[in-house]
Amino acid sequence: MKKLNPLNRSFYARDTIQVAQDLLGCLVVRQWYQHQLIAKIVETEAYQSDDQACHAFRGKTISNAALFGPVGHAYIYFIYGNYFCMNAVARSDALHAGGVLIRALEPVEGIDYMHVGRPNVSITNLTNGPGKLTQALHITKALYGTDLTKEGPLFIVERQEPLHAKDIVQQKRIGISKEQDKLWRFYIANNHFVSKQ
DNA sequence: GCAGAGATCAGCT
DNA sequence: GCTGATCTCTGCC
Repeated sequence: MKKLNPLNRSFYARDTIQVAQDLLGCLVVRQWYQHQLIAKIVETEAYQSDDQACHAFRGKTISNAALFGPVGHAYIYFIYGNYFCMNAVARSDALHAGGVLIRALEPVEGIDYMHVGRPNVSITNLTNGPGKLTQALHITKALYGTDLTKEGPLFIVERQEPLHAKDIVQQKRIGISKEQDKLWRFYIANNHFVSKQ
């Protein structure tokens, strides 16, 4: 495997929707108790501050402060009483807040340690949903605000192989009741680990 | 294989 | 009190 170079800050300082597409195929690296858990991003969604479905739409609060903070950091939130979801903060200068939700991953390395977080499931059910992948990678609020551009407990590295535009599918976002018409969900075509087709 | 409901809590109204 | 960027289990086909 090539060297794992973290994506730099300028990658995230661009239009949120563009970053959501460019994150497809990149690798999430989680350092967990001396182990390295690696998974490829296969599905994302874009959220930005002028969008009613975005947590930051109603303004800055304690819990969503990371969305307004420096780009390239992790915004992690707790939902439905049980689950965490992970975003990468990304936006151009024109926006006050924005982030890319990581919706699904393809397990690459350290799969045995992912099963520790999610026992008794098949590999295709390990990381094919936003709440599932945080369990498999042991992502909790303790990682809120983590800098994703530096090697540490959680970071994202560049693509190891090229991804062509024709392999990116654009669709409506999932699980929201507002702004349902926006086509801000992206996933890799024909990938087995996407949450839903 | 698919649809429906329950779990469970932080934050806002 | 209700809603939510979800998942799992149960019951039925």
